[in-house]
Amino acid sequence: MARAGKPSLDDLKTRLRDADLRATAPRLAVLRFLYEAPTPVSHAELADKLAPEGWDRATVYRNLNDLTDAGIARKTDLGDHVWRFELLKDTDGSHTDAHPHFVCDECGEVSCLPEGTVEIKSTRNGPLRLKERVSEIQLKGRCERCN
Amino acid sequence: MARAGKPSLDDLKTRLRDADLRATAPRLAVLRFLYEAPTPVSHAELADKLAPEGWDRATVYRNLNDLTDAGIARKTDLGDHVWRFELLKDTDGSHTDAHPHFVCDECGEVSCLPEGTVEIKSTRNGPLRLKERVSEIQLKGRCERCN
DNA sequence: GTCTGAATTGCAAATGAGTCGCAAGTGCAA
DNA sequence: TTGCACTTGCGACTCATTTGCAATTCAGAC
Repeated sequence: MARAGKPSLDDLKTRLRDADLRATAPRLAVLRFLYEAPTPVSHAELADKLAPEGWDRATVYRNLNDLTDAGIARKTDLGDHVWRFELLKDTDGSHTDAHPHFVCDECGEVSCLPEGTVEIKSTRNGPLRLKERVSEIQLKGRCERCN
Repeated sequence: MARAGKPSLDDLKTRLRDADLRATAPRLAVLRFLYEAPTPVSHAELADKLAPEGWDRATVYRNLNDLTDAGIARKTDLGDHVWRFELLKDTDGSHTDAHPHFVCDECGEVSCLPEGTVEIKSTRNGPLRLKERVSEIQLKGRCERCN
């Protein structure tokens, strides 16, 4: 997904503080990683990349959950039984949101599809139509490579 | 989803044998349960219901996986990090397939949506269009009750 | 700039879903 | 009816995630 340039350290700190989270080193490392990831990232990937920098797995976990609770990131299971984390759109709209995800059954690759790729037919049951109640769309199948 | 009447014990046995699985008591119990479940069932739900009948958790698990491997059932993670199993359409078409699933973020309830509720816009990338590569569609959000 | 309380971290231990090994039991084809 | 491969039950085990807690580090107040 498009990205509005690499955020500065101050940008990251601000984003954390705005969410009432302290800007600690491991937290910043996690946040930076999420900013730079093109698709949702699993805890394992994150921990593996961050371990060399000396951050504890439990700390990475807690931070991921903190970011999720604070509404900065979102935690999903894309159908392969692995939690993945993805940054949510921030105030200046530089991050995307609401796009469908596609997970390959074969290789496990996760990709983001453009918004609008999937249309939900309105059904008139209940006060809110289905479309308005949906917060996330996930498709599974074979990616082009594995086709 | 619609069901073509309660299957007889012999129906169940036949379905297993056709798949080269022995018709053992716990296997039949699991299969019957899946037939009667209106939506995908988690292992825990199944084990809890079948435990009183004396079936072991591990056995239930293995059977669920056997049925999946045999193509009788399908195993999915609907986004909440819980494996759920669902019967696939059998030869006489009495079971459904290919319908989207909706999982409530709030209460965790899983429901099946009618086929056609979700439309995938064709994108012209690759030899097969996206639509043709998708095997499953999952929506998440608030169910009507939790709305 | 220093201080202080509260938020965080790191480590180790706990938890829990799901899996595996193996001896005993059972379905089914001959 | 019989033999054997398939299954079961049970306990042990794995591995991702969580938790407890003492030590450390932020960030606002002085």
